[in-house]
Amino acid sequence: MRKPDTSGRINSGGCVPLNVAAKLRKGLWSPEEDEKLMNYMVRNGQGCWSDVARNAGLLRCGKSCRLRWINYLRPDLKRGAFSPQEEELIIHLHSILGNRWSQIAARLPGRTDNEIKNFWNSTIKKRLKNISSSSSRSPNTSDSSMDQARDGINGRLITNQEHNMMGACMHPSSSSSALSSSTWQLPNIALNPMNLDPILPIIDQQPTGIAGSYFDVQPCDAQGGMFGGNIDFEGQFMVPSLGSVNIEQSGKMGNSVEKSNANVMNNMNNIINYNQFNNNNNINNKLGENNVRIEGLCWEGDELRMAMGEWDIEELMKDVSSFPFLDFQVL
DNA sequence: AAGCCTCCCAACCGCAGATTG
DNA sequence: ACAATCTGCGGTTGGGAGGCT
Repeated sequence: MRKPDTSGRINSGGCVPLNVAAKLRKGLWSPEEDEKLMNYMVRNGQGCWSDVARNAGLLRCGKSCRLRWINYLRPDLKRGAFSPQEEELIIHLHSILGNRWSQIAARLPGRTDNEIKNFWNSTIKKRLKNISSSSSRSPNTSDSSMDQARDGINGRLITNQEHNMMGACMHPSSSSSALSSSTWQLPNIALNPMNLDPILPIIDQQPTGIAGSYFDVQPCDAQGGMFGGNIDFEGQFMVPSLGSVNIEQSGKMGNSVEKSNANVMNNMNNIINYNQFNNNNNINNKLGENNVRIEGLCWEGDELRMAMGEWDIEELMKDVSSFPFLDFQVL
């Protein structure tokens, strides 16, 4: 590990002016620094990181504070080893997203991009390399063999059609550790012409009043996380097979949302997730107990995007046969 | 016990895009 | 329009820990 650096060496990271940088500390954080940052964040919340560094009485640049908070001090971080389910999910998401660690991390609650990147580089990469070197002696098999594992299709990002055929996130059975490795195999992409259609709801109107940052509910924003977060929005949604859907309001902040998020995690099924709201787990839900929430990934050009929406479950079930999702089923 | 080696991971670095003045 | 600053990302580094000889 790095020793705390009190040498006064100028920070070449460019995060603060040089005359200030000369006084800044680098290297490992002391418990006292952690406490200062933690106290400040609890009291004031996240703001401008340069201000955080200054106002919390830390001789660190804002960038360093941000990193320490995100990777270590944040209260929602999960600690400890990765579970087999998480490991499989990482491998799967990496096959779709490549080294987009932040996007992968957004789909693993409580894990950071740095943590996942380290895990990948130290453990999974090695393991996949061993597997590929023991199973294939092809002259073309080098480190790029792992990139082929990455998406199964010669190192490029998969198309939307291919992606439609893949599970986008943690399988619903994963919470009961029933995830089999076959869950994530790339299916034969020629199978289902239905999936050539554009899929997933397109948010037609800018939602209002976004609370929290986990889901960025701008039109199908790729930065959105699959799990967790607080959402508070309303607006009109366009769904190819259902037409426009008016969303009155959904996702209040607080415990109710945390509970419903847990349901989202458990109910994921292939490309979509859904969460059936009810008055027990979401006391602020104005839509009533017969509504489902659907979230998923779609491709727009080369970009992986996220979409989300809510529908009346009866309406949805009436139309489920034509609903443009693969393997849609209500659990 | 001592030296060497490898692994792991916290933290840094540089860059690019976004934001601000 | 431009420069300065902020923010976030992915790649890389360095050193503690633990295993091996």
